Amino acid sequence: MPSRTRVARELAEIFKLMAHPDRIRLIDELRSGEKDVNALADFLGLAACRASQHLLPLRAHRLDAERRDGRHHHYQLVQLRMADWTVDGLAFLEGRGAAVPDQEIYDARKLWSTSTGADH
Amino acid sequence: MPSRTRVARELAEIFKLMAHPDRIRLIDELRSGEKDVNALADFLGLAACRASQHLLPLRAHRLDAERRDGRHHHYQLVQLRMADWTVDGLAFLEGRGAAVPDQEIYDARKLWSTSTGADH
DNA sequence: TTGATATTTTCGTGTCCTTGCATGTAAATG
DNA sequence: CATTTACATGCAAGGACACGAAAATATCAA
Repeated sequence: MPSRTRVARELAEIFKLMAHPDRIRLIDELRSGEKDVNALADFLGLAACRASQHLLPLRAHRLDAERRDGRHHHYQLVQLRMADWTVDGLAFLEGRGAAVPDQEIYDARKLWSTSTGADH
Repeated sequence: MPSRTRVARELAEIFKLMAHPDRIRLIDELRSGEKDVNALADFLGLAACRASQHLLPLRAHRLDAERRDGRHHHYQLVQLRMADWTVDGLAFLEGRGAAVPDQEIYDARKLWSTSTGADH
């Protein structure tokens, strides 16, 4: 009896980590390889400390790994599958009435479905 | 530029809907076909009003559909893909250090990977 | 050592989510 | 028409999370 409940609870925590637009983009950006906090913050348009705060819960769940090189902290996705969920999510958005124009989903798909993000 | 941001924001909302253990089990239970609120509440071990409260946000996002039959409200998953995410999530849990014993994940997989839930 | 850069941590505040309870509504029953 | 059944909705308390700013830590450079 607990298996279903416990697993569901654990799964809910993972989904919660994906339930933030900045973290979604961050995870997706890490698809193309490791980046340091500054680069990520820059990409997200946030202060470095906010990027660090987003990375913390991911690290706590061992979803990304840190590599320190001098005063730079490089992060890398441990669970690539996680990034795939964003792509899968795009198909999901299309299957709905769509609160977002299909054009934008199409654009995002181009950016996300390949391993190397293009535009910035 | 907004495509990435807007889509990410929309996606975050979808993930947020999945980020609750009761809703995960609820969505997964609906995989086997439509159910009324009482049956769902019974399955979840919750009061009927709580089940209804969980169904509300899902309905708001057009992820499930209501069919009223007299005084019974039957719900049905519109987005089957959503339920698949729970199964995909199981593989995800296995790929981690695992806060949940593999045995429980294995048990849950048996229950979730087929369209018709077995044990209760 | 002093200073600048890179990153993390702490803290206060506001907001949203969950939960439990109580009330409201609609349909069926007698 | 009154009552019961089946759900939905509204409200208040508590907790979790996001955010911005400030302070702390660590590394490199002069």
